[in-house]
Amino acid sequence: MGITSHDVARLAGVSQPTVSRALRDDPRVSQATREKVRRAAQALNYVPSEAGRTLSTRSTRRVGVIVTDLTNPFYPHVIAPLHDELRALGYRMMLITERSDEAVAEERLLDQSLDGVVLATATTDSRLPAQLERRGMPFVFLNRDTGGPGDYASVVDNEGGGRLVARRLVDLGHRRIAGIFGAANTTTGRDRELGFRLALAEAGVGLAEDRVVRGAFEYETGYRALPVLLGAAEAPTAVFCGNDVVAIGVLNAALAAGIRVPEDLTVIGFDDLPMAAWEVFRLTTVGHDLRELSRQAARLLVRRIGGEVDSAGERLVLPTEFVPRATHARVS
Amino acid sequence: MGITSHDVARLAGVSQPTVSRALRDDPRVSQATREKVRRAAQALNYVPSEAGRTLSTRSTRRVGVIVTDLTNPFYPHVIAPLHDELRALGYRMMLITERSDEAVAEERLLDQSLDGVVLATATTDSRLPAQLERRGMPFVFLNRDTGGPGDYASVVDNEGGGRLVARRLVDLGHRRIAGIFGAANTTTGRDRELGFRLALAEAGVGLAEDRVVRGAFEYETGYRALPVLLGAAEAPTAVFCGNDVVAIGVLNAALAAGIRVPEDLTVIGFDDLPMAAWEVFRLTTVGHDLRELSRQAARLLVRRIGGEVDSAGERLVLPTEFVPRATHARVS
DNA sequence: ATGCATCTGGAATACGTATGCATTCCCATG
DNA sequence: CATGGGAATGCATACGTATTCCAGATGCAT
Repeated sequence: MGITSHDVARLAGVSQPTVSRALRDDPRVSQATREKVRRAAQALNYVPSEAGRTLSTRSTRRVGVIVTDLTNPFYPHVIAPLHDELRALGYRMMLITERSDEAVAEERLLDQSLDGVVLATATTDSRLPAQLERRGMPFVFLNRDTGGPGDYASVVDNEGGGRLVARRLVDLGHRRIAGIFGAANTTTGRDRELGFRLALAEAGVGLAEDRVVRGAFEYETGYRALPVLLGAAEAPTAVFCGNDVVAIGVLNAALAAGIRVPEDLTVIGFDDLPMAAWEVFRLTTVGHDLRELSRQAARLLVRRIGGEVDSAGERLVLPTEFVPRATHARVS
Repeated sequence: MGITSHDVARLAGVSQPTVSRALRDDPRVSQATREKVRRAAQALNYVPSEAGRTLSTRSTRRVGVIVTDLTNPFYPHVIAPLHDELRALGYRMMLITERSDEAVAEERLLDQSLDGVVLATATTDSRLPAQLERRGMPFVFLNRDTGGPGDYASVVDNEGGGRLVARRLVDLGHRRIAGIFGAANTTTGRDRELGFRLALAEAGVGLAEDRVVRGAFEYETGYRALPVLLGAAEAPTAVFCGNDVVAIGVLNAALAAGIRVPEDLTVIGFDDLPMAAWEVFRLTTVGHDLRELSRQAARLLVRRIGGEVDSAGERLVLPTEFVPRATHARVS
């Protein structure tokens, strides 16, 4: 069924190795033979077998991307540019969406079918990075990392972003402030909360524990958290959400509960997804360059695969900016 | 670096073929050796090389999924279940997002690195299916197909869905009706429009050409189309959108333009994405089982790879249902 | 004791490509 | 004219696994 380099060799009247060399532009093959081989390959519609090449070169030109939940609107916006950048660098992307089963993920990662891995949904307590390290599989963190010093990671200045929001809320006169943060075992959850808390503390504003919720970076988290926060003795006047998806959950819950945004409640997100700009939300949020985040991760991984990388780890941090829209207001 | 079956064989004191047999539960190896090999493999953390296996068996247990734009909210909802079902069937998923370059896609599809392909964004004028057919690469259409008789496809009853909407709009008293349909070179665009038109005609209601827009299944299509439709001599009282993403664009545009939904305008979508149920939209739409759509496609492809399939093509059609929410109303 | 079936495992090889090494040929140089 | 050297290509083999074929061992029946 498949055309092999032997078939091409036969047609071109040369040996199989010469076909391989000719098509790979090896300088040791003459111009005449090169073109003869090219024509034969063309005529047969020859495409080199990936498995043969892989076995011979021990490199697959394939990279795995691990994501837990693709239906979370955040990930497509990181996967799409990642795919494109990897492609430009000569690699293919293998999407792996595992919800939990680390053992399975591990096995699939270690069968030599990938040159490297992008971890997009790492948690600080995950054992996977150590496993990969031990087996010598190059990998980088994208968006989230473990916070360790030896990480190779492309991340956002989460702490700085949290600070931005805290200062803005204080400036707007908010004092009864709430937070719906991401899971504590993610650096995105942890560091955004950290920066937010630190900047609040610097301004002398407290964050009452009954105004703090933590949960997965999902719509449901925000949707369910708002009623809880509103049920407290004194309702908050502002809520900082771990990311845009959570904030959008809050906005929907507010609509359901008859809470006016921003008159009754200021809502702030994080990430500035395209969706945040939709007319129905006009979400005030913290922005950063998602495309560049992904591109950096791709380039870092490829450099690590090539071995051209600082052995002490390398963390690329993108800046954040406050993106004011229509869900924040001065406290009345 | 990598542990091979030879290493395991050495440690277990058997030959390499025996390792292969033992780990694959070949009945010709005794219980005792099987366990000896198992222990050795365990001790060395052996994972069979995918490339070696592929080269030997000429099957990759890998399937490609072709999608144009992952950031379109529709696709993650089809890709996620597809991934899971393929996984359950013992296949891995290779995501390929090509915007245009068919030649490239073709080459990447024919290097024997995939056992089959799912086409999720086919157009009726695409040459890719013919190429795949010619090279003997098994493939199935998901959601969209080419409409040809020999297709293997998992689709939705688009025509029926369009009819449902038309009848309901007529029942609600609408007479000035508009449509923002999908691209004419997609069966989803074409057949939904067809069913809609047919049922309108049966009810004796016309669809004026200046109330028809066609475009990609994207947010922007709906967002830009609404002002155009409203600019006509007589504004429509209802608009049927090619899918939910387009409808959401319309809802946002309506908000921006100060049009009240459903008081001033009825808006109907198609697909019933989770997002359609969000409080800010409460979109009335046409629902179908997206998970099952994907699962069927996966199973059909695997059957086709295995050769256990009707050679005349096979089209699995899922039913649709009207999902009433808050964006439709009786005409006033 | 011999023959035959059965069970178990090893030797050899195929899969398709890439590459180190050997070979051939030609030309230039002494 | 002989020799050295470089250019071009072929030969042999490696990569890791699966499979076909064959050999040895065992047990049972005759």
